[in-house]
Amino acid sequence: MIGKGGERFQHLLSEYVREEDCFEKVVTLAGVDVSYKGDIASVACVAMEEGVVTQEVTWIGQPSFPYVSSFFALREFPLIYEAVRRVPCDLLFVHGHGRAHPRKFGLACHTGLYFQRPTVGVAGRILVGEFDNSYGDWTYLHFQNEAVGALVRTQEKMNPIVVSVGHMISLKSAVDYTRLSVMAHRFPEVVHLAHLLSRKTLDSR
DNA sequence: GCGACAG
DNA sequence: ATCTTGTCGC
Repeated sequence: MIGKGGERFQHLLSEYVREEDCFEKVVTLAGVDVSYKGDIASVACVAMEEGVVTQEVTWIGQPSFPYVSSFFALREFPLIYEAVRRVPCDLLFVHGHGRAHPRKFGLACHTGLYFQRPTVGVAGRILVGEFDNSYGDWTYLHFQNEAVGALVRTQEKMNPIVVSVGHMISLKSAVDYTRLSVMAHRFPEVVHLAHLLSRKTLDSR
């Protein structure tokens, strides 16, 4: 596995994550996702402005690290880096966790810190934390005596998604922008489209 | 020891 | 993530 060194590395870098809104206005949104087929990875980054797709970038590569829960960035960051670096945006949604992570340093934090951009992590399942089961549209996710994320019900009758700060944004804003960015699916539209595009790119090759 | 464990 | 058919619901 990775060992204590990897955990210390994440703990150390988590200190540099900023949880305040470090932006003026959000015009361009972007989302990244990855699909796999054997040892081939397909990355897609989609940008939107006012509900209209303005840029699509794809990248095919090979993961150089196995999937290990809580060390997801070691596997996916080198891959999403190639697509994200070509897509300028005001706010980036990453499919994975941000601060809602054992060492408060998930893939979204890793990505936000590297690019120094406002980043939000959106995941389909909880990695760490507890929450009050009775809530309306959303509720905070607590871990080690602090709110590290939020469960957001983006669609009725569907399981909530886990939203957390990646970098340069407050948790409340992360929740607000996530809800504003969801259209007809469980995840923010840019992430949903990136998922479809990465999948499509993989199938047609 | 046993179960959990982002994608 | 991926392997996979039908099926319930809007």
